[in-house]
Amino acid sequence: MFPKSLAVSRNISNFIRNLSGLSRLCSSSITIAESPCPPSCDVVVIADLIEKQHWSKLGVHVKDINPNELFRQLISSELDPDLCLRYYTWSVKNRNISVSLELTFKLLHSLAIAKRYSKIRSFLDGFAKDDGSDHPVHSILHAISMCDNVCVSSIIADMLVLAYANNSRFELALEAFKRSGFYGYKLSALSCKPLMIALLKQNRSADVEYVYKEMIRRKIQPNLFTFNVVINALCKTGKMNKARDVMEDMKVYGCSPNVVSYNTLIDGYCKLGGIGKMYKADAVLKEMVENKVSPNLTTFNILIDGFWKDDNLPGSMKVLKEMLDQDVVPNVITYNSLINGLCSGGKISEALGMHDKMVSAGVQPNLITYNSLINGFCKNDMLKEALDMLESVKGQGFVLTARTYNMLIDAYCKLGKTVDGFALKEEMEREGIVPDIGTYNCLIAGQCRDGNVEAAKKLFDQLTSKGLPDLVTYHILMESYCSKGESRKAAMLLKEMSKMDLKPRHLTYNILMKGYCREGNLKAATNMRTEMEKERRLRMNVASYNVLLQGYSQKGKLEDANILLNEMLEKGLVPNRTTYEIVKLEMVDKGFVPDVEGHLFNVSTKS
DNA sequence: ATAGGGTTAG
Repeated sequence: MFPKSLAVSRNISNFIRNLSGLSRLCSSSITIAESPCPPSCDVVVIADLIEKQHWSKLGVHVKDINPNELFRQLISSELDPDLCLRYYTWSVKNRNISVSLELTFKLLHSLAIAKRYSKIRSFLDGFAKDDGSDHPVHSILHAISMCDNVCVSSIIADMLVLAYANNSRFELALEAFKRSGFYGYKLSALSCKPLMIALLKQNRSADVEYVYKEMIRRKIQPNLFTFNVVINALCKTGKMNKARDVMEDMKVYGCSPNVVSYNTLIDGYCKLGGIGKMYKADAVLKEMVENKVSPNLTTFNILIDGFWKDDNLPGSMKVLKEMLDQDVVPNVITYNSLINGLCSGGKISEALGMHDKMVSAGVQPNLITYNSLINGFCKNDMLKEALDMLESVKGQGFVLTARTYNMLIDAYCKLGKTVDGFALKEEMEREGIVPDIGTYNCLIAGQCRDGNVEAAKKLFDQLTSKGLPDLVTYHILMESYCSKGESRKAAMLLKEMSKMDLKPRHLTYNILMKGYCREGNLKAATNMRTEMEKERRLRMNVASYNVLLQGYSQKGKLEDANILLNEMLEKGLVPNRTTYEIVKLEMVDKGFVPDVEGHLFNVSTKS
């Protein structure tokens, strides 16, 4: 206890030495308020009261002193910054004062000099949380810059970025990061990491890349984590070459790529479009093995999923064999992926076999496993089996969701048994499962297929009052109107959907353009194109060109079609099989050879 | 810091 009281008395004597300002303040308040000034011994008591946390007594002693001025004096004195902070917290809470940013950060600076970092951290944490008295980031950085010790300012700016990122205020974190650069503050990878992770989660890959480049420019050494986050951001946006460059950068900075780095890269290739992507994914696998990094469960799962989605089920099976050979144990993700692959390839009995295999391997199937199997049955004309499985899943005590029922309702509707679809919807409601928009979409699509657009529209209108319809609902109805030669009615829905705050997509406009083309109304179709292009985010894509191309060539306007074709190629758009078929069927077969024939044929024969 | 999955429109 002795050393502690010694520290207290030292605090207080420092404090008294700096009191001249405060007594001046007090004497001036005498002349105005004509109330007795607290004698300086009272002020010694103030410091003592803060130290001892006798707040109610303190309240009495300082009630005639301007709290902001007292705070200013406390900061300027050499009083222990911890005590200043205590006074600050108390007076903000109990005396409702608002301290200027400049003074606040002066306090944080003295805390930083005293190395009270955790105190600063929790202070800034509260600061970042507080959305009532938000200060603009530029003002905060200005306040930070009032201290001439750049190191101390850097530390505080760094903690500010971290505090914002930890409190989900990513916009502010990014702004603080940017502005710190203008002031030349050196931040740490510790704060950059949560910022980058947050930006990645919001799919803001370009911003992740920006932060990374800034780190390099500002000579902030990235660590393995931050490198992997950047690689992930680049892979997600298909910038595989840039991702590989970052892998090379890592080595320069003395970091070796680990399993996560390689897995991320492999996944990037798997999710890339185009030919030969799995070949590249496989090459990365070989590369990682060469670099003595062993593939793990995640690696194999990524590859299994990648192969069957690339229409290469045997590839998936080979990976399965490979992982078993290496004694890597498949988990529920592995089996679900395989079951999905088998079902999508129509191999239902093999999928069931895989289910048995997982059970005997001691891996518990989950609801997704069963939904995949039910979906497999539904899509392969095995409704009876699907219904049986539904019952068995119910019997196992799984809590079903609307999704399970939606697949079955859709199967009924596609068999032309829309009535049974509605009956199943009622059954699910009796079981306490609320139909979602997917349920209604299946039913509405069913009614449309039955040629009963009126009934579909009626159901749609009921949903509209509840704000339920989504983009898919609108697309189903639009398609239906268009196929009946009522494209104008479909176009009316376009206006309605914007009122419902739904943003049209390429597909939306393509449906409408296709409708008008089918009616031979090329002018209306072209107007639709103009409408679409008014929205800057929607440029003509290959599908849009295909629609118009088909419209023009079917009307025998082959020159116009050719102009369109050239336009699309000039934009660097790659024609697909549909493009090829239209050109072949409508143009080449009718004796018209497009200018771009050679190019077109070269590209399309590959896919 | 990396992997998965189910419905409806195309």
